Amino acid sequence: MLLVERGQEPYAGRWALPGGFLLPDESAETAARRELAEETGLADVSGLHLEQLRTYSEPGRDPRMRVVSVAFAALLPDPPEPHAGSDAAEARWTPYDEARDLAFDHDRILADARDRVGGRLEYTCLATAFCPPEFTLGELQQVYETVWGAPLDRPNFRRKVLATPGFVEPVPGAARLTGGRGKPAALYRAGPATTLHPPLLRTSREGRPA
Amino acid sequence: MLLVERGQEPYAGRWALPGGFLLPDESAETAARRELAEETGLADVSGLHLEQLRTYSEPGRDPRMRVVSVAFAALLPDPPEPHAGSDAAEARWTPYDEARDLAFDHDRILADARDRVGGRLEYTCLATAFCPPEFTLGELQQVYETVWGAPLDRPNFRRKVLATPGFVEPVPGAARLTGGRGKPAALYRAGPATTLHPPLLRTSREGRPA
DNA sequence: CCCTTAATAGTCACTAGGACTATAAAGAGA
DNA sequence: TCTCTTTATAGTCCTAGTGACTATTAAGGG
Repeated sequence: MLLVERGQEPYAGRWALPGGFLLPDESAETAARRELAEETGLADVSGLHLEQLRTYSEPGRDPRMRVVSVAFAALLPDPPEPHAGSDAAEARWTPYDEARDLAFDHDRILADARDRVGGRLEYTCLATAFCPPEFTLGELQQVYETVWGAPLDRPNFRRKVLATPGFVEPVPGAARLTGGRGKPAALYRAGPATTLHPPLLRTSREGRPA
Repeated sequence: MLLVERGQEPYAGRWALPGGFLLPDESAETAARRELAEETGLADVSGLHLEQLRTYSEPGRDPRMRVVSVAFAALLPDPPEPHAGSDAAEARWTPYDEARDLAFDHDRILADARDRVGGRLEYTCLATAFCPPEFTLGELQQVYETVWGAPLDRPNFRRKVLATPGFVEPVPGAARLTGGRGKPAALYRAGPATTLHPPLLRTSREGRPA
């Protein structure tokens, strides 16, 4: 999770999700992409998947004034070192489990985000957006295991992924990733499919329903 | 679909989704519920399921000024006759397929709504929100068939629904709905479950992906 | 008194997938 | 150099879920 340390009141010194205000002539999507580029320093964020989560509009969620926030999730593999924005003291990547006690209602937003992304991993090919352009099935599986917080059986995962047409396709030339510890893994890239049929379901879905 | 005929420019005379503006101290959910009560004349909308869909913020989507809309879907069985609001010439219920050429970007919003609700029928017990407090499995099946636009096999649907713990529970006293044409159907009510495991999947999902 | 309609019960076979074992191919360490 | 460990890959077995059926029951209509 990309978090920024707030430099000003309210919640000065507390960590928060990065964000900003809409400019007069941009959509929320455009603004989110702009803020993402600013915080990460990434030159090209145009190809990144940006997913609108939901809108938070409860009065009083910002003690200063009425603020309506449209939350987005962006998924980037191998993220670069972040750059703190203007009103932030610092910015850094934090594991999900350590991102606690955030400013405003950002704990709630973060939990919703994980929920949503975890759910979309089941029914869409979203997981490849977390991977570099060429990846091994082990890396893809780690995406699922990280977001879902549960281990998966490797042979079954492999069978399922390869049996889904268009999910992944092998890199031509029988390319393999060497340098690891075990047998070199074959390299794949994202296929043309966007949805998974049938879905790749978590066996036991604990946690927040509906 | 509850549509209102616009009485003023822009799009005067065109049908549109009902909506309104946030009051200074209410959340989008509260505002949506208030607008729903105004348009439908329903006294108690507190128990209705209201689902936030997404937020539309493209500049220029309203020619008058910058408007950001948070779209919600409410599901009501046996809806009452609507009452046109202040700025609407008329209000009426319209089948989904006849709700075309709406004002603003409301065609898009409506399509997104159907998509979202159709998807949630697969994984949640949302369908019971479309039914009266006591309903037959045939009525529940019609919800799925209407939203998905495809017929379902009745015995299989029945088996699936009854095999899902907490989805529906029989009304005590072996109550049945008589007065129909065939064999009287047993009455059920919504159970405590909110999610379906495993999901009730559409066999062929055509249409808009991801 | 049939005939139609709709609900309900049950069968059969196929498939996806969970659990598991076995093999292959690399690096690490003795 | 020869294990040993690690990881990828291949394959097996079995069961729950479900699509496609057929059969039966119980109402109303002509």
